[in-house]
Amino acid sequence: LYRYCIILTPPNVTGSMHMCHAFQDTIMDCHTRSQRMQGKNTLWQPGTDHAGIATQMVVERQLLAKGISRHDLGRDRFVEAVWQWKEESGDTISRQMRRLGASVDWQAHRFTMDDELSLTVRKVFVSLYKEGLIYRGQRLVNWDPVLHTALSDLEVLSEEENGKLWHICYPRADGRGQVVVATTRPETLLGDTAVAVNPQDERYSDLVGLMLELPLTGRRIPIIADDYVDPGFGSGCVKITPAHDFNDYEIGKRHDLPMINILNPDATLNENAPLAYQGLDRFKAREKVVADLQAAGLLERVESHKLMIPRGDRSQAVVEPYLTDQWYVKVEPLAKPAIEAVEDGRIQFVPANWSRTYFDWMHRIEDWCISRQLWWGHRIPAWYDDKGNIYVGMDEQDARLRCGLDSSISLRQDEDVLDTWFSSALWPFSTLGWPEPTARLKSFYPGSVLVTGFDIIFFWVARMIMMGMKFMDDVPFRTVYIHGLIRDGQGQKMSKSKGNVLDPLDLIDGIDLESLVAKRTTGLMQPKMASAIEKATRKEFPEGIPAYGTDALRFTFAALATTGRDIRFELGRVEGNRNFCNKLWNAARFVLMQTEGQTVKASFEPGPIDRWILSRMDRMVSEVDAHLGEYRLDLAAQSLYEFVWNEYCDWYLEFTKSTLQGEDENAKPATRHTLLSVLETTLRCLHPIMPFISEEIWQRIRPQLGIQGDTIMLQPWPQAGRRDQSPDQDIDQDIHWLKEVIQGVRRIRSELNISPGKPLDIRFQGGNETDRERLQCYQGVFGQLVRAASIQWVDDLADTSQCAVALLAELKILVPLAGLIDVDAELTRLHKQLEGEKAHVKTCQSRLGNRRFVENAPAEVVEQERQRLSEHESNLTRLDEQIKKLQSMNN
RNA sequence: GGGCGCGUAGCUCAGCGGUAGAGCACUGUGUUGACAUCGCAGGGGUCACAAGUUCGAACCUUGUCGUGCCCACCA
Repeated sequence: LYRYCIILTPPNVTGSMHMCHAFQDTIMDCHTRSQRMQGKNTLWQPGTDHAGIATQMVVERQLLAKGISRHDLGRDRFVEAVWQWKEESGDTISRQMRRLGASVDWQAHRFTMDDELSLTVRKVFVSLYKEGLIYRGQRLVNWDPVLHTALSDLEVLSEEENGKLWHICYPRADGRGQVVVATTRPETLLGDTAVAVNPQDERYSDLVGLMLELPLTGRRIPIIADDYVDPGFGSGCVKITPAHDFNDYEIGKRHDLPMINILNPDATLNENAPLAYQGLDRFKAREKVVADLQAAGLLERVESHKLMIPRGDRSQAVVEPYLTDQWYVKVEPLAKPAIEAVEDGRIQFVPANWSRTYFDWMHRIEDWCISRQLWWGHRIPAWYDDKGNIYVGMDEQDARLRCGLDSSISLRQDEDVLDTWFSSALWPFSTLGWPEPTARLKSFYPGSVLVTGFDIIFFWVARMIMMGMKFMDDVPFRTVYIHGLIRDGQGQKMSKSKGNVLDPLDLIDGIDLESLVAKRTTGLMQPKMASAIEKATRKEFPEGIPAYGTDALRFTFAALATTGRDIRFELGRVEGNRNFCNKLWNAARFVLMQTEGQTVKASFEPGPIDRWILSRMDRMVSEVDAHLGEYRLDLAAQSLYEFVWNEYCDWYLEFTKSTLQGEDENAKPATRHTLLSVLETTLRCLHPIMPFISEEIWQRIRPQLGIQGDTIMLQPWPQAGRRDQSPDQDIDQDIHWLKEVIQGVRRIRSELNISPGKPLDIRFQGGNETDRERLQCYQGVFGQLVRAASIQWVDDLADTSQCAVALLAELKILVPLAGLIDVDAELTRLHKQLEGEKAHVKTCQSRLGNRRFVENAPAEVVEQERQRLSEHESNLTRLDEQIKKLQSMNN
């Protein structure tokens, strides 16, 4: 595969960048950049979404501030106003993405209402209509009485709220008693057309078929039997309101009941309600119904009751099930291939668990209501004649043509627009020029990976898969990478109303406290929250937010991109990574100081220390590569961080100082070259995560290495295992030894409180041939890093009672401190170590003493354990010896 | 009611079958020509609990407790 494509989740034109965008963009950019460096033809497809309801609400609110409603303007002028607003502020988020370093293909930018994309939408609509996969139907929909539009199931969010359960008496028409029904919505009583009981319920079996007096209405309704009714709940009798409840609607259809719609579009009661209630808001009507029932003695009792209240996700208004004509997509035929694509692995979810969520939903999927009673969006390409016949086409002319209508018949277009997600579902191919067979379409469909949050798996991912399978006959992407949501440090969702929003750009550029407070407290829906928000903000950010820079922010996002769990975002992480950026920068400064104007030899025999860092780097490169391939940016970032800081800076740079400040002129050019080339390779590895700093440093070191090319962005991605030398196991062990020896001396210094500046005499005792060879090889470096005044081997009989000691297997590292040694301090130190060794020996012994362990565990594990034991035993013996010597001194 | 997660160092999180890890915070110390946004050294964890599988469990199984999210028509 030589091509790589990621589609950007198109942000709303209304939007500005929030943390989730920045997080997501970082992930996508990392992959795009690394794939680009791997030589692939990459496309990261950007764009924005017209976001029907959200955008319309924003503009309406602005007009309202000027005292104008959209109805004052009329449809055409209102839509014009939205376009104008879009032109003015629609590219905010694109500008912010540039600041983040997002390497999208800006020339390919699309907007879901571009002419080209609108054409795609109509084409798909017409095509699905022709196939019978789009139809117009009257049924119950979720109706938002504030926005006056239908909503899809997904746009309705239910939450548990405290309500009441009213028990109401319905008298029998024959005057022989009554039944009691329980309801959470007494006002719907006015639209009841039956009462249902369970057919198995013996209490009521005699009553089925009888009529009841429906209170307050003068109507009579039957008692019917239906399995839906749970005899155990309440009285076992359910009032049935087919026009205002989804279950009742189904029952109504089963029993052929009349459907009485008692509501207007704004949820006031209409002419089908008794006169006394007409025009009342539904909640006012509820109060009146209850009061009237009570007055009539028909209210048996009221109890408090928790129930799920459905609200529109935009307006927060309580949604009504409402009987209207709407357009629907018949999804079952579309869902089947979309399910199969995931089942057979053509699409993979990462992490894989999410496929289950996907399947659960896809298997229960219901027809998708796609019409919205809005003005902003893709207007539905359907026309009606005076008799209400429907004509669908690309435009009015096309519709006439298809149906053979001449111009004498007047048509009017459907007033509604399509659900925003309808056009979003086409995004993977609409942006590439479909239905034209463009080169872009051929190259970049299917996309490689979709990076998104789990919150829009249903809204978007599933629908893209369905539409992709339908119109491209292929999956829209091969991998769906689901990331977690960014939350604040306390785990709260970031929201304007909570006042805990962080703006990614404020983390990049910094912001002072007053500006931050102002930003968080202006434009609140609930202005009274302002003081609490201000207080919390001042407490959390007493100094405001410092400028961390883009790369630090990106690195933080990468490091936080673990497997799918939600992310608590803490400034401490950004600060730590800002320091990492700084560390890298300073390391580069060191390298430049050592190499500028100096001989740098490209062809050389690297010394052992150079070979060591090359070997470690090789390992890092292969780790980063593997982790990127598994979408584990967190692990990739960690490998880079550890290599740069803990190996390259902490050890390698320190090692080279000995060579570079030493006498051996011949060794210097090679070391300089290694310094540069390791830095250069590391920069290429870092570049996808930290594009700015890596580029900046790379430009400065490029000349010394004689590298061709204008930018690190297009340099080859580092390959592990490419260099001639095999993995340098021996060198790794050498340097491990060297570090241990150095740390042994440092520990003595630190624990005995010896000034870091004081040169020390170092003595080695015991040890084996390898120890001697190693010391000979690394004596210079060792001496430099521990500040040795002298280094000598002493024989086994030498008096070491005046020495502090560090142990490394058979080797004793001694620091003679004649007369200065604080014997008590040293004894304490040694006893502490002794206890540690004892514990280790005990663990090892008990393990090896277990016959079943020795018999069953793999040989290498047992062998490893034996070695461990002998090492600890040896340490134990030597520590014991040294303690005895010191104690004898003390006496 | 179903589904998916999570409970590991003070905090935020990796690790997911072979001696408990990172960052931040903490302690001691240090301006040795890359870096005090730093160096060096150090403290800190019966890996929620219980039982099981295994030579061996933070890791696998089962259960319990706590916690978060998603889906669902109980009036």
